[in-house]
Amino acid sequence: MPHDERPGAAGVDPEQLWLRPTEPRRGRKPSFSREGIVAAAVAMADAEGIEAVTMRRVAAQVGAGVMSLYSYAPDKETLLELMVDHVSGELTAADPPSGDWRTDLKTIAHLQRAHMLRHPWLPAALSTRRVPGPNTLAFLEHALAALRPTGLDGAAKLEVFAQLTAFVAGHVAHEITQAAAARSPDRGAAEARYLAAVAADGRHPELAEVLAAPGRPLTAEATFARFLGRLIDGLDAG
Amino acid sequence: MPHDERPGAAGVDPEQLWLRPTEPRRGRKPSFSREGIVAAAVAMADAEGIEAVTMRRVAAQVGAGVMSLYSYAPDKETLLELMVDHVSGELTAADPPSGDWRTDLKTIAHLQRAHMLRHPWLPAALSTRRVPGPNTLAFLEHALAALRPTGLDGAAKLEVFAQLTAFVAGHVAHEITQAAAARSPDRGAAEARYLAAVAADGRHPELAEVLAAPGRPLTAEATFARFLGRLIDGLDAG
DNA sequence: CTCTATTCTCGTACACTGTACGGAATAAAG
DNA sequence: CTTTATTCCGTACAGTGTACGAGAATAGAG
Repeated sequence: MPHDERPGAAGVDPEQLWLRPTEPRRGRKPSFSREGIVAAAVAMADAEGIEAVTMRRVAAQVGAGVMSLYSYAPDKETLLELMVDHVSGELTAADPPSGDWRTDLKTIAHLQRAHMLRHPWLPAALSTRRVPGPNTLAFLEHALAALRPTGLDGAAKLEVFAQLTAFVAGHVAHEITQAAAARSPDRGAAEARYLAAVAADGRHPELAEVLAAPGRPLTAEATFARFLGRLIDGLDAG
Repeated sequence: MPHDERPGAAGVDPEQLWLRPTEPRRGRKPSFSREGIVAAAVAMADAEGIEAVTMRRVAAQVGAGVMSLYSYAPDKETLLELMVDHVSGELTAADPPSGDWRTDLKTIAHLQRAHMLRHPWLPAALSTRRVPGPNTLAFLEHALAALRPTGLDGAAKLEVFAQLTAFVAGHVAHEITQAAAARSPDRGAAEARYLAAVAADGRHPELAEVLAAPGRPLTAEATFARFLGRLIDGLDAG
């Protein structure tokens, strides 16, 4: 599968990247696989965060020399795109649309949330992704099928899907930082003291009130479901 | 204003970062200012993208040695936090709430959208930010005031604000990549060919239909307003 | 078989990154 | 003055992505 890319202006040529299965009939056989390399990178990102993923470490994990990776992806940014599409493969095992697009969309969103919680580097990676790979497209196909009963036109369906994904990514990103803050008591306490100090300056009465009477805290799951419901139920209003 | 931080576990101590105005009464006087350094970094990020912002370049821009920056921010990640809060200062010049929380919220969202379009690195930066600085808190105060008529409790108001911000960030991120693709015709054409090829494989009928009949393309502004309306109008349903 | 074209592998090298260290410069306090 | 605190910044270092090119492996042509 390895194949060098053209030095195109900026970004990666999707045709070169995603199409063409196995062309080269001559020459040395590949010792590794794109699949294995990308899977190793994903495992590292899941376990240690995206910033722990370096070309050297991925190569070592796979048992390759560093520069060998460049036969499978033209640069690191492309490797990241491959990672995003790779994990999207987990999303394809979804039931066919039921016909009730509202519940189908909610199911899709819940799938995405679980997916992003499993791969916490995803929300940030999604905000700079370029071209959808095959797994991403398969999931998009699924979402479009679920949206068929709405009667929306093509552009509108794509927008709905993009917005839904962005919504989930935003929520999960928030959820992750909340969870991280809750896990380290020092951190949370320091932040609470800081906010209390700000609220005490008299120029933030609303903030002070919120801190004084925060209300009962809901689970992240419940909050997600509530906002999701509002977003989706609002979709046919306009 | 320069002050060294403690080597705390992870992240930055918000009390050390944001509080305390001018304490040091002894020692050499600062030749630069946090304000100026952060402003230079923001200008660079706006003009050349966030990845163009390096400590060396910022220092050169300001006329300082590289290591001098570390008297004003303990590390680069903190500098980024300072940048986020710095630009949030542009948001504070908003009218007081009108009492109609729906239109107030829409106004806020439109402010945020314009803000993020002006600083395209913001959406990505927001998904990993930690502690709100004074400007961010001022804007939050404004949003909380707008939400007062809803009668929601504190935690719910915070959630609404977080979700609204995430929504805008997601939309703008999408908008920016769309605009970038449209600006370079090679890129857009290659992507279109790629998608057409995928749609032609017969296993993506919904995608094929969308590509064949995309519907009339709306302006980004109109799409934003439409989704925003749906989101906000749905807020009192649940 | 040999020859040649093609492809993959990867050691070395380079420019560039964030930042630890420590000494020199400066300013106030004792 | 000396002492202490603070800022400035040159140097150095470990770590990054990746360009280059020499060598190894494979397939077809003769």
